[in-house]
Amino acid sequence: MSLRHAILGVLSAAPLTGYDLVQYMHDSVGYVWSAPKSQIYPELRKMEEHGLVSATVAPRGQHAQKRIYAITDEGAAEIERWAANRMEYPPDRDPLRLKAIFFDLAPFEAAREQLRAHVAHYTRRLAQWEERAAALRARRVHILQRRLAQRAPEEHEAIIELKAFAFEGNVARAKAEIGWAERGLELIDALEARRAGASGRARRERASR
Amino acid sequence: MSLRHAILGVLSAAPLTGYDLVQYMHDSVGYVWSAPKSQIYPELRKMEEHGLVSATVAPRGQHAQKRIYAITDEGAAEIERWAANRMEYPPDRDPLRLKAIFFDLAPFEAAREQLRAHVAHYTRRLAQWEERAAALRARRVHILQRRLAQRAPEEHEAIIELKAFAFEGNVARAKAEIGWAERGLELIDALEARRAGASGRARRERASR
DNA sequence: GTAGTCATGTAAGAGGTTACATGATTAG
DNA sequence: CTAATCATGTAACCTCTTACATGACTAC
Repeated sequence: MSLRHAILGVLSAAPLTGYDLVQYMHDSVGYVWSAPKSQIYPELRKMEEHGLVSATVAPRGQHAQKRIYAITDEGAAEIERWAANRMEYPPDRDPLRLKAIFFDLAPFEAAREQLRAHVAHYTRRLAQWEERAAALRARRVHILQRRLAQRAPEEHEAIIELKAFAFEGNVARAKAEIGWAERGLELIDALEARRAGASGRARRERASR
Repeated sequence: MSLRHAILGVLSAAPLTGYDLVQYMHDSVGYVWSAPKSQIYPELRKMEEHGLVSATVAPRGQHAQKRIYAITDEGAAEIERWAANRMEYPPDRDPLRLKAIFFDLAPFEAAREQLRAHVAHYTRRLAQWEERAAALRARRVHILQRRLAQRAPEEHEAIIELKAFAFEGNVARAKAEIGWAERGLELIDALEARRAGASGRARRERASR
């Protein structure tokens, strides 16, 4: 139930509309737990039924309305319980690594393309994650400001550093992925060079028999 | 549809029973794409319907039977097509990193425990993944031997090195995760020390007003 | 007026988890 | 004869994806 806890975590900083949550689950928290709106709106309704959040209907212009969700005491207790308890690790499931296991079923050039895309993908992610950590440290993040406003000043540094630290985990992973893919590109070059030599030799050997 | 391709990939080396596949999806290929038997048996039936694999019923002892699944030409074409095409990256979703974002909602000691568990988890995985890469290079892996038997000797080195390389991606990731968690433990020690100092100062300041 | 943003959903289907269920075979 | 392994599933439930659907508000 990570989506539920992601939402509770964000709402623990400030009350928000479903629409706001959709943005957060796409941009900021979404960098580590993404979810589409088709999941978020129904989940908020379920959480309301369970008493984890409470909705206030607020006007929007003349004719429209919006629902602002706030975390309840029960919701706050739940997110704290979740944060304090050890979490099971999900089974490993990485489609790109699976593909890498079967690179021998495709031409070298296809493997190269996938690895180049891997470098490109994680280079983009790396920039996003680094920017996020920097924005947190610079207190440029609106939701962080709202959270800090609720907490004692002595806690502020710890809150910021812990959140930035989380994104640095993704930064470290991105760097590991880029390094791996680059080593893969070198490996493929080496294998291709050796194969060209080997098949040349094999041809000559067959010819000389 | 990664499960389907994981199965096709394994069957491209040799025909196997559902039971065998269950082991592979738990032990070896399962290190990068795990699946329970409740998913594998029905999936094999669906793949059979779609003509990607064909089953042969073989006797087992006096009264029992087993179904041996072999990849068809259509299945082989499909796995090759999949291997050659670029793959979309799934959305980011990492429950532990999500939790790390909300470490500020729990006591320092709870965060420490989770990070120690993180080190322990990836240390175990690291050993498994390294062992797997070593076993492939030593040709100690049965399914690899069966695959090599179908391929030209000039290709053997490339097949082995590419498969070991895939697991080395997980090795690199595990090392990054361990390093991250260890830096987190140091960070928490530092924050706790500073907070102890800060809250002492805050108390003294309040008292002196 | 119109494009972009704000705002909230539904529905069908695919993929994955957990628990339940059964029985033959083989090695000791 | 008994425990471990071989062998194959079903069912209920939860999560996530993809596509569809609607309409008010705001800045230009």
